[in-house]
Amino acid sequence: MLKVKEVADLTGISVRTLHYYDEIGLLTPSNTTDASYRIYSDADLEMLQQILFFKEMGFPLKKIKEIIHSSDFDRIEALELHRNLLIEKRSRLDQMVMTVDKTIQHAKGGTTMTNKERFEGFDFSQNPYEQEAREKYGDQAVDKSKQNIKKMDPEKIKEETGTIYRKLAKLRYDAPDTDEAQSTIGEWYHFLNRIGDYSTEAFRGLGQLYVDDERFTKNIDQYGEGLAAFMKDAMAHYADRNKG
Amino acid sequence: MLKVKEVADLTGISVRTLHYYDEIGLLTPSNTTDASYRIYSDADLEMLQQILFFKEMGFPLKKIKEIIHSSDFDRIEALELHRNLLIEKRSRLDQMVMTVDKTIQHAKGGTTMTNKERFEGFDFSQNPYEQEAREKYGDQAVDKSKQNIKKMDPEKIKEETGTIYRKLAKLRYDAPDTDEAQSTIGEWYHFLNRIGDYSTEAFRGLGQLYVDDERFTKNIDQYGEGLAAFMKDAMAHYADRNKG
DNA sequence: AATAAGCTATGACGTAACGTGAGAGTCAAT
DNA sequence: ATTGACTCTCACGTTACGTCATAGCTTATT
Repeated sequence: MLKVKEVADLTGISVRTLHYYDEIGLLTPSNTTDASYRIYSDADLEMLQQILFFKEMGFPLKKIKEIIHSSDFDRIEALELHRNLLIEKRSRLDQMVMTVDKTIQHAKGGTTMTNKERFEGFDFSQNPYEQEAREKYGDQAVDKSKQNIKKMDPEKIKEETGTIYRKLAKLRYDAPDTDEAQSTIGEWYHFLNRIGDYSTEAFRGLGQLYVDDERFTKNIDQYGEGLAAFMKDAMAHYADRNKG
Repeated sequence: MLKVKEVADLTGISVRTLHYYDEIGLLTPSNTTDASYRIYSDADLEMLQQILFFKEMGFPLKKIKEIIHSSDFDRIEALELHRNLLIEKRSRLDQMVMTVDKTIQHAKGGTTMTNKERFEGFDFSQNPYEQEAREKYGDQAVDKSKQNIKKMDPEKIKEETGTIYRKLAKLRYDAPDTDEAQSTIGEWYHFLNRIGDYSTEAFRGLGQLYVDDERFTKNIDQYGEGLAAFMKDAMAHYADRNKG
């Protein structure tokens, strides 16, 4: 049973951090004294290890809290995930070493190097480890869609969606590969990419979903009978013509 | 020559980050258009690589700025430092893997584990890489002493120093190993450890310095002739009795 | 020339994760 | 009782952007 300084000394994090973690409900000590001193048990320390690990991997505290407090959380599984992620991070470091070596050679005049090569392994676009943890602890597709929706006013999304759907509904009796159909489906593609991140292949797959999942079909066909099927075809054509 | 989106796409950092880096003078693009668009050259990208690397290693931006803008900065040397630090980080990861493995075994009931062992390799007390970079780019001892002094009001330091010195001056004609002398020299020891980090051996060494360096002697003996010599002896006795 | 889409800029507020200091209480040794 | 180390809560500050608003710029198309 340890007090804050002892835990801080043991782990290297600050007393303030422990206070903060308690405050946000991330790590609440099992016990407190009559004087309100925080008393950390062995189990608390075990949990802290998990927290510090996820933190080391770049996870925001809010997300860490969700993970460790979920009913699905299993400590041994988490430890095994940690291990996998550590190995992965190590691979990343290997790649970074290679990039640095290449840069050194380039700097010494030995080789040429593209800008792309210069940043190999230095990919900061997103936390690469979160992907894997998400597969384990959350529904990635659901998370992603929720997040993307948030980026834009729901009213606006609905409005633009409706506009494009109505345009397409007028064209649905034509062939899906006419210029007009393709132009409008292109609008849909670009609109989606303003709120998300879709490759043309993902776009094609989404079109397929419109007909495979009856909730999509039902929703889309409100704008016109058969619209979902039409869009699926138009989207497939679009993807064919715009591979990228 | 790239504009902000191109650089952002290439590196995975945000346009906002590039703006911010420009704003704080960390990375200012070599050129701008008439419309004030930022134009990044190859050299700018090279510098950005350095920045992102130091950032990956956990350095605050302010420190990164100091490093790369110093007249001592040599890109090839920096790249070689990067490499060394990457290898070191990799070793840390190896250690973390071992700790996780050990924890897994413990969790499965196979072995016992101390709290200390639980956090092996998870040392977050300070950025371990900064130490090495500091040796290369800055005077660590000077930095440390400046930092420690800053933790306390100079007036307060002077006052407490004076108080303790006057106490000791009254005892200087006694033997340096009396209870009273040792108690007061203990105050001095504890006071020093509030503004710094001294082992008893360092304490002993400091006492020796009081007599070896005439500036110390002169300063201390203002409180009483022979005080420096007395303190040296008392400090040596203290160190002997309080090995730790 | 006008338009549209994508990109650019600056300004400014908000967020996450603490760091820091103040003031007061607690604990254990002397 | 005193002292030094530790504890608490409160609250403001810092760092490093994220986000949004507003307005201008660029390029391709009509």
